[in-house]
Amino acid sequence: MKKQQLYKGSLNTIIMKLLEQHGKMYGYEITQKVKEITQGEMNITEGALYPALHKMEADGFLDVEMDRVDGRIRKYYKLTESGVKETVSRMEELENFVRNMQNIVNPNLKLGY
Amino acid sequence: MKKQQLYKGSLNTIIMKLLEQHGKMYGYEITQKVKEITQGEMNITEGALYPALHKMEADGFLDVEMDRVDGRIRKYYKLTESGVKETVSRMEELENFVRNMQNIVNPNLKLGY
DNA sequence: TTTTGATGCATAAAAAAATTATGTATATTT
DNA sequence: AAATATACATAATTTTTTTATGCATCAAAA
Repeated sequence: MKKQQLYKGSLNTIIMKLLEQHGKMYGYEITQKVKEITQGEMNITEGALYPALHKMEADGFLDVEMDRVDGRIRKYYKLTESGVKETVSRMEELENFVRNMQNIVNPNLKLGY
Repeated sequence: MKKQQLYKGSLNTIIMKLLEQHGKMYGYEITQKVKEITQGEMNITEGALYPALHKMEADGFLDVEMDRVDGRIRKYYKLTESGVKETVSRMEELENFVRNMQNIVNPNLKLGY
Protein backbone atom coordinates (compact mmCIF):
# COMPACT_ATOMS: atom_id res chain seq x y z
CA MET A 1 0.00 0.00 0.00
CA LYS A 2 3.04 2.26 -0.03
CA LYS A 3 3.24 5.32 -2.19
CA GLN A 4 5.93 5.48 -4.83
CA GLN A 5 8.02 7.93 -2.79
CA LEU A 6 9.82 8.93 -5.93
CA TYR A 7 9.13 12.25 -7.54
CA LYS A 8 9.10 11.93 -11.27
CA GLY A 9 12.08 13.56 -12.84
CA SER A 10 14.43 12.66 -10.01
CA LEU A 11 15.52 9.27 -11.36
CA ASN A 12 18.16 10.57 -13.77
CA THR A 13 19.57 12.86 -11.08
CA ILE A 14 19.87 9.92 -8.69
CA ILE A 15 21.57 7.69 -11.25
CA MET A 16 24.03 10.37 -12.33
CA LYS A 17 24.94 11.34 -8.79
CA LEU A 18 25.62 7.72 -7.82
CA LEU A 19 27.76 7.25 -10.91
CA GLU A 20 29.69 10.40 -10.03
CA GLN A 21 30.39 9.03 -6.57
CA HIS A 22 31.21 5.44 -7.50
CA GLY A 23 32.88 5.82 -10.87
CA LYS A 24 31.05 2.99 -12.53
CA MET A 25 28.02 0.93 -11.61
CA TYR A 26 25.69 -1.59 -13.21
CA GLY A 27 21.92 -1.38 -13.21
CA TYR A 28 21.09 -3.87 -10.50
CA GLU A 29 23.77 -2.36 -8.29
CA ILE A 30 22.10 1.03 -8.59
CA THR A 31 18.74 -0.33 -7.45
CA GLN A 32 20.36 -1.97 -4.43
CA LYS A 33 22.37 1.11 -3.51
CA VAL A 34 19.29 3.32 -3.56
CA LYS A 35 17.37 0.80 -1.47
CA GLU A 36 20.25 0.70 1.02
CA ILE A 37 20.71 4.46 1.32
CA THR A 38 16.99 5.14 1.73
CA GLN A 39 16.38 2.17 4.04
CA GLY A 40 14.03 0.67 1.50
CA GLU A 41 11.92 3.81 1.13
CA MET A 42 12.82 4.34 -2.50
CA ASN A 43 12.69 1.49 -4.97
CA ILE A 44 13.97 1.93 -8.48
CA THR A 45 11.97 -0.39 -10.70
CA GLU A 46 13.66 -2.07 -13.64
CA GLY A 47 10.96 -0.79 -15.97
CA ALA A 48 12.08 2.75 -15.16
CA LEU A 49 15.77 2.11 -14.69
CA TYR A 50 16.79 0.39 -17.91
CA PRO A 51 15.00 2.72 -20.33
CA ALA A 52 16.49 5.64 -18.37
CA LEU A 53 20.01 4.23 -18.69
CA HIS A 54 19.52 3.59 -22.41
CA LYS A 55 18.24 7.11 -22.94
CA MET A 56 21.12 8.72 -21.06
CA GLU A 57 23.53 6.62 -23.10
CA ALA A 58 21.82 7.70 -26.32
CA ASP A 59 22.02 11.32 -25.13
CA GLY A 60 25.77 10.93 -24.69
CA PHE A 61 25.77 11.24 -20.89
CA LEU A 62 26.84 7.66 -20.20
CA ASP A 63 29.39 5.18 -21.54
CA VAL A 64 28.85 1.44 -21.29
CA GLU A 65 31.22 -1.44 -20.69
CA MET A 66 30.10 -5.07 -20.66
CA ASP A 67 31.46 -7.60 -18.19
CA ARG A 68 30.76 -11.26 -17.55
CA VAL A 69 30.82 -12.06 -13.83
CA ASP A 70 29.89 -15.50 -12.45
CA GLY A 71 28.25 -16.46 -15.73
CA ARG A 72 25.97 -13.42 -15.60
CA ILE A 73 26.29 -10.33 -17.72
CA ARG A 74 26.79 -6.91 -16.21
CA LYS A 75 26.63 -3.61 -18.03
CA TYR A 76 28.75 -1.06 -16.27
CA TYR A 77 27.82 2.56 -16.85
CA LYS A 78 29.97 5.61 -16.22
CA LEU A 79 29.55 9.32 -16.84
CA THR A 80 30.98 10.88 -19.99
CA GLU A 81 32.43 14.40 -19.90
CA SER A 82 29.08 15.66 -21.05
CA GLY A 83 27.42 13.55 -18.35
CA VAL A 84 29.59 15.14 -15.66
CA LYS A 85 28.44 18.59 -16.76
CA GLU A 86 24.84 17.43 -16.86
CA THR A 87 25.19 16.09 -13.32
CA VAL A 88 26.31 19.51 -12.07
CA SER A 89 23.35 21.10 -13.84
CA ARG A 90 20.91 18.59 -12.39
CA MET A 91 22.24 19.14 -8.89
CA GLU A 92 21.66 22.87 -9.22
CA GLU A 93 18.14 22.13 -10.38
CA LEU A 94 17.56 19.88 -7.37
CA GLU A 95 18.87 22.51 -4.98
CA ASN A 96 16.63 25.14 -6.55
CA PHE A 97 13.67 22.81 -6.33
CA VAL A 98 14.24 22.08 -2.64
CA ARG A 99 14.76 25.75 -1.85
CA ASN A 100 11.61 26.75 -3.70
CA MET A 101 9.56 24.03 -2.06
CA GLN A 102 10.80 25.13 1.35
CA ASN A 103 9.76 28.69 0.62
CA ILE A 104 6.33 27.48 -0.41
CA VAL A 105 5.65 25.16 2.50
CA ASN A 106 7.30 27.37 5.09
CA PRO A 107 6.29 30.99 4.39
CA ASN A 108 7.80 32.13 7.70
CA LEU A 109 11.36 31.67 6.52
CA LYS A 110 11.99 34.59 4.22
CA LEU A 111 14.69 34.76 1.64
CA GLY A 112 17.75 36.87 2.27
CA TYR A 113 16.68 40.14 0.73
CA MET B 1 15.82 28.22 -22.57
CA LYS B 2 15.04 27.66 -18.93
CA LYS B 3 14.36 24.25 -17.49
CA GLN B 4 10.98 23.56 -15.98
CA GLN B 5 12.33 23.67 -12.41
CA LEU B 6 9.30 21.71 -11.31
CA TYR B 7 9.65 18.10 -10.34
CA LYS B 8 6.72 16.20 -11.66
CA GLY B 9 4.42 15.10 -8.89
CA SER B 10 4.96 18.17 -6.77
CA LEU B 11 2.17 20.25 -8.28
CA ASN B 12 -0.64 18.83 -6.15
CA THR B 13 1.44 19.25 -3.02
CA ILE B 14 2.08 22.90 -3.87
CA ILE B 15 -1.58 23.62 -4.57
CA MET B 16 -2.79 21.93 -1.40
CA LYS B 17 -0.23 23.62 0.81
CA LEU B 18 -1.12 27.07 -0.56
CA LEU B 19 -4.81 26.37 0.00
CA GLU B 20 -4.05 25.26 3.54
CA GLN B 21 -2.27 28.55 4.18
CA HIS B 22 -4.70 30.89 2.46
CA GLY B 23 -8.06 29.24 3.07
CA LYS B 24 -9.33 29.66 -0.45
CA MET B 25 -7.73 30.62 -3.74
CA TYR B 26 -8.59 30.66 -7.41
CA GLY B 27 -6.49 29.19 -10.17
CA TYR B 28 -4.87 32.27 -11.56
CA GLU B 29 -4.08 33.45 -8.03
CA ILE B 30 -2.21 30.20 -7.39
CA THR B 31 -0.01 30.66 -10.47
CA GLN B 32 0.85 34.20 -9.39
CA LYS B 33 1.55 33.23 -5.80
CA VAL B 34 3.96 30.50 -6.86
CA LYS B 35 5.70 32.86 -9.26
CA GLU B 36 6.03 35.44 -6.47
CA ILE B 37 7.33 33.04 -3.82
CA THR B 38 9.89 31.47 -6.14
CA GLN B 39 10.95 34.76 -7.74
CA GLY B 40 9.74 33.52 -11.10
CA GLU B 41 11.71 30.28 -10.95
CA MET B 42 8.63 28.07 -10.90
CA ASN B 43 5.82 28.64 -13.34
CA ILE B 44 2.58 26.70 -13.04
CA THR B 45 1.14 26.37 -16.53
CA GLU B 46 -2.62 26.42 -17.00
CA GLY B 47 -2.46 23.17 -18.92
CA ALA B 48 -1.21 21.49 -15.78
CA LEU B 49 -3.08 23.57 -13.20
CA TYR B 50 -6.70 23.28 -14.29
CA PRO B 51 -6.74 19.52 -14.92
CA ALA B 52 -5.02 19.09 -11.53
CA LEU B 53 -7.67 21.20 -9.76
CA HIS B 54 -10.47 19.30 -11.49
CA LYS B 55 -8.94 15.98 -10.52
CA MET B 56 -8.49 16.95 -6.89
CA GLU B 57 -12.07 18.14 -6.82
CA ALA B 58 -13.26 14.85 -8.33
CA ASP B 59 -11.17 13.01 -5.73
CA GLY B 60 -12.97 14.90 -2.96
CA PHE B 61 -9.96 16.88 -1.79
CA LEU B 62 -11.28 20.28 -2.90
CA ASP B 63 -14.55 22.19 -2.78
CA VAL B 64 -15.41 24.86 -5.35
CA GLU B 65 -17.25 28.13 -5.11
CA MET B 66 -17.93 30.36 -8.10
CA ASP B 67 -17.65 34.13 -7.92
CA ARG B 68 -18.09 36.89 -10.44
CA VAL B 69 -15.55 39.67 -9.86
CA ASP B 70 -15.20 42.65 -12.22
CA GLY B 71 -17.14 40.87 -14.92
CA ARG B 72 -14.75 37.93 -14.81
CA ILE B 73 -15.45 34.53 -13.33
CA ARG B 74 -13.37 33.14 -10.52
CA LYS B 75 -13.52 29.62 -9.16
CA TYR B 76 -12.39 29.58 -5.57
CA TYR B 77 -11.05 26.29 -4.30
CA LYS B 78 -10.65 25.21 -0.69
CA LEU B 79 -9.57 22.01 1.03
CA THR B 80 -12.20 19.56 2.22
CA GLU B 81 -11.65 17.56 5.41
CA SER B 82 -10.29 14.78 3.29
CA GLY B 83 -8.08 17.31 1.52
CA VAL B 84 -6.61 18.50 4.81
CA LYS B 85 -5.61 14.94 5.65
CA GLU B 86 -4.18 14.42 2.19
CA THR B 87 -2.12 17.60 2.60
CA VAL B 88 -0.54 16.24 5.77
CA SER B 89 0.22 12.99 4.01
CA ARG B 90 1.76 14.77 1.03
CA MET B 91 3.92 16.91 3.26
CA GLU B 92 5.31 13.81 4.92
CA GLU B 93 6.01 12.38 1.49
CA LEU B 94 7.84 15.56 0.49
CA GLU B 95 9.93 15.53 3.66
CA ASN B 96 10.85 11.90 3.07
CA PHE B 97 11.74 12.67 -0.51
CA VAL B 98 14.00 15.57 0.44
CA ARG B 99 15.67 13.57 3.20
CA ASN B 100 16.26 10.62 0.89
CA MET B 101 17.65 12.85 -1.84
CA GLN B 102 19.99 14.50 0.64
CA ASN B 103 21.26 11.10 1.76
CA ILE B 104 21.86 10.15 -1.85
CA VAL B 105 23.63 13.29 -2.98
CA ASN B 106 25.52 13.82 0.26
CA PRO B 107 26.83 10.43 1.43
CA ASN B 108 28.96 12.10 4.11
CA LEU B 109 26.01 13.03 6.26
CA LYS B 110 25.00 9.78 7.90
CA LEU B 111 21.59 9.07 9.35
CA GLY B 112 21.16 9.03 13.10
CA TYR B 113 21.65 5.35 13.83
C1' DT C 1 17.01 -32.52 -6.22
C1' DT C 2 13.98 -29.52 -7.39
C1' DT C 3 12.25 -25.31 -6.60
C1' DT C 4 12.58 -20.81 -4.74
C1' DG C 5 14.99 -16.48 -4.25
C1' DA C 6 18.56 -13.48 -5.59
C1' DT C 7 21.06 -11.70 -9.42
C1' DG C 8 20.94 -9.41 -13.99
C1' DC C 9 19.27 -7.75 -18.28
C1' DA C 10 15.26 -6.21 -21.27
C1' DT C 11 10.81 -4.65 -23.42
C1' DA C 12 5.73 -3.73 -24.09
C1' DA C 13 1.35 -1.83 -22.57
C1' DA C 14 -0.79 1.30 -19.80
C1' DA C 15 -1.16 5.11 -16.64
C1' DA C 16 0.18 9.53 -14.80
C1' DA C 17 1.49 14.09 -15.19
C1' DA C 18 3.38 17.35 -17.48
C1' DT C 19 4.18 20.71 -21.93
C1' DT C 20 2.64 23.07 -25.83
C1' DA C 21 -0.81 25.02 -28.40
C1' DT C 22 -5.07 26.64 -28.72
C1' DG C 23 -9.68 28.86 -27.63
C1' DT C 24 -12.96 32.09 -25.34
C1' DA C 25 -13.85 36.34 -22.89
C1' DT C 26 -13.36 40.73 -20.05
C1' DA C 27 -10.63 44.65 -18.13
C1' DT C 28 -6.89 47.68 -18.22
C1' DT C 29 -3.10 50.00 -20.08
C1' DT C 30 -0.55 52.04 -23.97
C1' DA D 1 -7.05 50.58 -31.44
C1' DA D 2 -4.02 47.29 -29.95
C1' DA D 3 -1.58 45.00 -26.57
C1' DT D 4 -1.28 43.15 -22.03
C1' DA D 5 -3.22 41.18 -17.87
C1' DT D 6 -6.82 38.58 -15.93
C1' DA D 7 -9.49 34.14 -15.88
C1' DC D 8 -11.11 29.86 -17.28
C1' DA D 9 -10.71 25.58 -20.29
C1' DT D 10 -9.40 21.62 -23.35
C1' DA D 11 -6.91 18.78 -26.92
C1' DA D 12 -2.75 16.73 -28.71
C1' DT D 13 1.57 15.35 -27.60
C1' DT D 14 5.55 14.15 -24.84
C1' DT D 15 7.87 12.48 -20.87
C1' DT D 16 8.33 9.44 -17.25
C1' DT D 17 6.69 6.14 -14.60
C1' DT D 18 4.17 1.59 -13.15
C1' DT D 19 2.85 -2.91 -14.04
C1' DA D 20 3.48 -7.01 -16.25
C1' DT D 21 6.09 -9.91 -18.64
C1' DG D 22 10.18 -12.51 -20.50
C1' DC D 23 14.79 -14.79 -20.48
C1' DA D 24 18.81 -16.57 -18.07
C1' DT D 25 22.30 -17.93 -14.27
C1' DC D 26 23.54 -19.07 -9.54
C1' DA D 27 22.96 -20.19 -4.63
C1' DA D 28 20.26 -21.80 -0.94
C1' DA D 29 16.49 -24.17 0.98
C1' DA D 30 13.02 -27.69 1.03
